[in-house]
Amino acid sequence: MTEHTPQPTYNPREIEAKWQKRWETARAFETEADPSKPKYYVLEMLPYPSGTMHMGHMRNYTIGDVVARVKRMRGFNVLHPMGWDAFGLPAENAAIKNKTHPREWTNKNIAEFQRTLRRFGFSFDWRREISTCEPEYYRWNQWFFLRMLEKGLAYKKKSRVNWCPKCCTVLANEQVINGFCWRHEDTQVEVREIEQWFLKTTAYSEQLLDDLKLLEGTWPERVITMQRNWIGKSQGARVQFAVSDTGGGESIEVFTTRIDTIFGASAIILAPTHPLVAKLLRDSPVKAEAETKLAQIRKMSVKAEDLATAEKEGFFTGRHAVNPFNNARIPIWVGNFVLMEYGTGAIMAVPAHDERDFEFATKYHLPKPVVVIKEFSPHAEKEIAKAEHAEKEVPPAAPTEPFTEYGVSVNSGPYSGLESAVAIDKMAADAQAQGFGKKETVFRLRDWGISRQRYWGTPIPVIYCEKDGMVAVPDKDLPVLLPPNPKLTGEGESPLAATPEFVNTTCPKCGGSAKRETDTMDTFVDSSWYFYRYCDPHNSQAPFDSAKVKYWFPIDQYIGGITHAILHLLYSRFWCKVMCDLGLIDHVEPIARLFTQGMVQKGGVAMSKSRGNVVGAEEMAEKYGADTGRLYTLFAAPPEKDLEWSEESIEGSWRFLNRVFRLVAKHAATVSSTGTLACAPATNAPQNVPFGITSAALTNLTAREQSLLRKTHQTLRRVTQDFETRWHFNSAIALIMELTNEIYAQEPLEGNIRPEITREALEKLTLMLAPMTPHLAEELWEMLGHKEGLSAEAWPQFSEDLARENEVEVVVQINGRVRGKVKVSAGADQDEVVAQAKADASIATHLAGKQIKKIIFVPDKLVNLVAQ
RNA sequence: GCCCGGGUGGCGGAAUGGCAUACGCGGCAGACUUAAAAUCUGCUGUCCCUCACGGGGCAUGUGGGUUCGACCCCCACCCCGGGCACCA
Repeated sequence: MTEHTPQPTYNPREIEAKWQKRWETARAFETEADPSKPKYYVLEMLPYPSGTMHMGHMRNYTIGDVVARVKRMRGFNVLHPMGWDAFGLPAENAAIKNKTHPREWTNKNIAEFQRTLRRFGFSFDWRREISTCEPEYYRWNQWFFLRMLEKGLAYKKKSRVNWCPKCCTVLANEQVINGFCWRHEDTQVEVREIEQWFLKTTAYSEQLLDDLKLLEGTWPERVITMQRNWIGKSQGARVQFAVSDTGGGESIEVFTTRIDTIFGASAIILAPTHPLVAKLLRDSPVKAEAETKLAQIRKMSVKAEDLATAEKEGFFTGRHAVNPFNNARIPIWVGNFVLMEYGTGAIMAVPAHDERDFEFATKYHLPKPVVVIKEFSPHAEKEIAKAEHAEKEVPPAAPTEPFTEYGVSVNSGPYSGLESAVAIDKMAADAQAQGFGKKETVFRLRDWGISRQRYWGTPIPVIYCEKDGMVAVPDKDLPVLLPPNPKLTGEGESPLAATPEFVNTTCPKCGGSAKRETDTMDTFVDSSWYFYRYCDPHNSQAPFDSAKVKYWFPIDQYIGGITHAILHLLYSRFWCKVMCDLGLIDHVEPIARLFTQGMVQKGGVAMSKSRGNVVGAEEMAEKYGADTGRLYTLFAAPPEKDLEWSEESIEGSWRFLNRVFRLVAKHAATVSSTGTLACAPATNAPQNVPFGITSAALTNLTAREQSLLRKTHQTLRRVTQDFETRWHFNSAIALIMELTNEIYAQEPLEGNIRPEITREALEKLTLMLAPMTPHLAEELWEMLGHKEGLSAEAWPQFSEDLARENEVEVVVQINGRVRGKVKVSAGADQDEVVAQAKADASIATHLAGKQIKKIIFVPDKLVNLVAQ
């Protein structure tokens, strides 16, 4: 180099601040619904603002931001908003600990989170920011609640709930992990009976299940599977067994998916909490011992309920029931493995055809009659066919293991000889006809308990009046505000109940004194519809304007962790269906495409504050700059896989960006001052001449020029594919690195590569980096002489002509082993390639004394000579 | 137990039927420098033959199979990670 002026050096801190400011001034990412433009709604799951942000958080937003920026460059009107899941327990706990207000703690965290996100240059439309703890937001939670109350979708019932003694609140079933609290891994959950508010998710069981079909192909398969299992549809039948020896005319209803095995039932087993148990025991001959055993089981069941390994325990009630199909008298038992919450809380035990029943029967020496076999043995077939029934097929010996598959019924009266599926249909129909049963579908899914006995959540808008009973708060009185100064102790009754100025109110109907509901809502309510609010965040008349939602929805791309695969996404889908029925929207699924990114780990475990293995986002930005952090999280692993953070590897990303910066800085002057740069629009360009370059600039290319131009467009072609269809950001970056290496390999460029071509290479390089390292790309773009910022720039198109190789290397295999390579012109036919291959000395050696029996030819790639 | 994902150099990973190990990290050697840092260049799976130039064999968890050709497709198994787990 001849010049003596010092080259500028890459200073991310300066560059990043500069461009963030410009984007803000230019309102570069603000967006409005505009039906004349194609829209794209990309969203990352909203964060719970607690602690400080680490690179695990940033990975999520980086992926989303790349998508948002690529789509913008592709001409879409992009909605990319951000907000805060701001209600929740930690704020309240922190408030108790620090004697502050939850709002204070929350707002402080939000401010910090926001600063970090801004520092990473994510292209959010900040005007649309929402915070779920603000009355402007949570009043609409209340509004939705009232609509559901009107439709009977919100109701109150006394129910057994999980109670965490540390949280002092009710936990949802799904917040209980193997009997322990999801937040306090060492705290065992207790069972209590409390009046609770529920949302009727079960009203949509069928729809929630069916519509999963609409998501196939665009949602990860495992998320769909998890939801399907969670909803847990079972088709079966209810059957009533009359109790034969109490004289009270009671009957027990069981649920079974295998009514075809009913002739093999050797007992009825009730859940320990089944309401009939007490009645059965009242005058039972075995009353004393049974009650002792029941007490034992009840005591144990709370603890053992969630332990799958618990041994089956049970006892005989001393009573019997009659099988309606064959009038057999079978004993009624109580078993700890029968769940009151599922089905009817009672089962018929068919030991020969159910693993659990088998285990139970073995322990308590109940008979195991076989009533289904795999198939008739071939030699017996004739006999069976003419036999009236298949009774004699089965040996009387007790089975050694249960046969749980479908097969053929035997020893089943008129149903013997039928295939299981047929028998199930027929027997259910007969049961219905005779009035002791019917077909029934049962779901595992339960209603969503939303009551929380906590302060920092949405107050449930209901008032209790002595005269009028429960009264809904009228819409005009919304929002029901949280009292500003609660007494937060973390103990005893809920904070709202302890705040008289909140509790005591007047009845909206009669004006008399009344009391408010003191439960607040589960925070999953907030996150079930927040993405609708982004479309119209400041609407004070309605949760949103339906026209705006109609434009933006569904969400084109939702990005988040797999941890929300069930609850958040299921509740969101439920909310959508309710809103659809309310006539607020006209789509049935809110999220068209879902992507679940991998975790960021350090030392093999997920980054988390409690583990102390976090890499702080601020420190990252401070040390290397946001662009390096963004690039590294994209480069180190494919987005769906877990990423192991390495302090050493990140240096590579940092070095690469420096390398690009130096390259552009070195040639910026030459390139940007070249007035001859042709930027003819593609439409005016003559054929075979790529856009952006005039034919004059393309004549008489030297081999080096041609090769650089070719590499540039080959890279562009593959990077475009990686961005658009595969989301392989890591390999896209590898390709961009290769291009950079190639440009360096052509140094010195001056005098060897004409400026138009240098410019072409450097500009395309910059544009390809733009979605990933936007600050650096803007800076480079400016250095290259552009006055307009990159945010207005379109994604570049590649030219097939320029990307095409005119000479290719074809691999020559002999019997499938690589033995050499030949250079031929692109598109050379088989004869030509084979001729060249034979001419190669080393290949000739391998072919010596052999006869070519077959030739496999893949144009421009490979020829395989099969020789003997 | 059941379901899903994964197993490729010293490390992160690339290649979805056609040159395995791209790209990056680390390592080694060299250039520049008084020196260091930074930067640049080259080498870097493994074994064997060769002074060398070269050449050959073997390698994508294991064992089989399909194919002219397999990291890729099929079958069986092992290991790791995650989810579900008495749902009748």
